[in-house]
Parts: sequence; C-alpha cells; structure tokens
Amino acid sequence: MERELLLLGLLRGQEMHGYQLNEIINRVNRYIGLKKATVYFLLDKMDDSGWITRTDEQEGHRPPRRVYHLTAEGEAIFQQLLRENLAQHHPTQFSGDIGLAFADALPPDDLRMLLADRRAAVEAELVTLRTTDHPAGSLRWIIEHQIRHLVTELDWLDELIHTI
Amino acid sequence: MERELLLLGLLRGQEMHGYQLNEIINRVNRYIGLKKATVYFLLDKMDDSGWITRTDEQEGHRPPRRVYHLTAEGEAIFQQLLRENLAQHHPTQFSGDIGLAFADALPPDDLRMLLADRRAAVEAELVTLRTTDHPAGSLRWIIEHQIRHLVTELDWLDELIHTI
DNA sequence: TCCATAATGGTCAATCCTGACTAATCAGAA
DNA sequence: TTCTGATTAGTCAGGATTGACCATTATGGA
Repeated sequence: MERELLLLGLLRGQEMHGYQLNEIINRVNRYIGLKKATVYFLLDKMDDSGWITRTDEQEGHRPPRRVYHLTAEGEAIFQQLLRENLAQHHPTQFSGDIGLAFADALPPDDLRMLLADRRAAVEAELVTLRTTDHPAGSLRWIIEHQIRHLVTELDWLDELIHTI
Repeated sequence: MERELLLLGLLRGQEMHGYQLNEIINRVNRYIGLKKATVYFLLDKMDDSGWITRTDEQEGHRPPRRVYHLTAEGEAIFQQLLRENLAQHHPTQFSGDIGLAFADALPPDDLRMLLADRRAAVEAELVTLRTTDHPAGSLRWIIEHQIRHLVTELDWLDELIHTI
C-alpha cells in the first residue's frame, strides 16, 4: 500500500489534477518506481473505494482538468497507512546483489573491471543527487536517505574490489 | 532480468528440481522477492526460450521430479546477464521513505514513538542476520550486504529520532 | 494400523503494472 | 499565420506476479 500512501499524501491538503501529480512523482520516480499508467490505475481504484473523488474543472477552452480530492475516509486511511509505514521496517531488495552472488563465475580481473564500472555509476549518481536541487518539501527526505545509502554502497564496493 | 539471472545462476553446474530451487530461494526470499508461482512461470519461459531443459526423474513410486538443466545457450545468457548486472548500478527503492515524506502530518511525539518501533524492527532484523547461519555458498554476499545497509539504516534512524 | 505431516510439483484466476499510444488546446516563436 | 512544443488527460493490450488451491507418496509416531 505504499503507492496508495504516496498518492493520498500528495493529495492531502492540496487537491491536484493528474498532470501535477505525475510531475511531482517523476522528480523522485527513480526512487519510487511509479509510472503514469499505474498512477491512473490507482487513482481509479481509490475513487471506487471512496478514498478520493474527482471533479472536472474547465479553464478557458482547454481540455477539462480532472481534479482529485481526498475524502474524509481517504484522510483516515492515510493516517492509518502512514502510521503503519512509519512503525514498520521494510526489508530492502538490492537487485545488484544477485550478480554479486555469482561473482565466482568470472575471472577475477573481469570482476574487478566490472565492479569498477559499477562503482563509477554509483559515484555519478551520488554527484547528481548532491548537486541537483532537492525536490520541494517533504520529498526531500527521500533524497537524503538515498545519499546516505549511496555512501555506504561506495564503501562496500571499495572493500569488495580491494579484497577480490 | 535479475530474476532470470538468479535462476540460471542456481542451475549452473548443478541441475535441480523445482523444490530444491524454491527451498534455496526461500532462505533469502526476504531480500529477493521471488515467489514459487513466479519461479515456475520463469522456468517455463526459460524452457520456451531454450535456456534450460526439463527432464522427469522417477525415484521409487514418488511423484516424478522435474529436473531443470542449463543449456549451452542458457550458460551464454547467464554470462551476459551477469556481466550486465555487475557493471550497472541499480537504484534502490526504500518503501519506508514514503512514510517519512509525510512525517509532518503527525504530532512529533507520535512520530518519535513510531520511529522507535521501526528502529526496534531494524535492530531485530540485524540481530537475526548476525546470529542465523548464513546460507550456503555465494548467496552469503546478499546477507553481508544487507547487514551493511541495516547498520546505515540504524544510524539514520537514530539521527532522525534525535532531530525531530 | 492409522493418521498427520513433510516432501514433491505444480496450476490458475485474479490482480497488478507498464510501454506505447491517442487526442485536444494553447502560448510563443518565426 | 503557421508551426512547435508544452499542457492536459488519459487508455489499453499484454505481460508479470501472486495468493490460494490441488494431488500424490513416504515417513514416523500413537
């Protein structure tokens, strides 16, 4: 339900239309993984469940904007999901570990070179995160957290490369 | 393709039947996320693609075991996927961050308590990982990596709780 | 001798997720 | 005034994933 929590949270206090929603999400999508089609899918589902409502707004002769509002029920669900999410630990899946598990299938020299490539990619990402403007408001924490773990990742890779 | 890489890797050098495969995966499933039904689905697909073959083995009057073998093509694909996986950085999604992003929706006292719960859960997981026997062979790295990141997570949570 | 449980090997309907695609309007550039 | 690109709002077919379910045989204990 993390995806629902995210959408409800974004709609809290500030109704939005789909485009706005997707714009905000795109800024952190790399670390969230939520595509436009999924957003609309979830929005429909939450409308069916009564967590949100939709109204069409006309502005000039533009195509009508569909504006999504949180309902009282949606707010209650949000509170509940939020508390659950905060209280729990969510085990993390590192898909890069699968390769590591079979590292012994490769000659050590190849392995070193490949891991050096990976290290460079991690570092590049870290630099991007540190130099790019942080997204507005609360989504900032997502970036901070990523930076933390990228630093750990860099250390880990250095050790690995060194001990091969 | 990480899931395929995992299955190919497990079948490399040692043919296995589905039950064995699923048993091994279950030991690290928390950090992989691959259910039995998905395993069979992928196994079928890889059979269709010619990456593996299946033969039925009879042992006594037991239900026949379906044994999966890697083909030469499967081995080639494995090598390719492995090199790709090792060379790339895979951005990580922390679903626990979504709650953090909306932390300001809660009274600080509540937030502190909830995060303390999360911290306890992380610590419990860390203890489990450190005291449980590591899974056989190469999957060990998955555990080592998890431990690393759990330590970072603990630090991060301590800071968060402190600065609320 | 029964019975419960583990070992074994799946299947399937339902749900979830996404890449690719479609459409219309409007502001500003040329 | 005509063209381009941004804004706006989705849809949909197809693929991926899974929870729940089924069926048989061996084994060990009551």
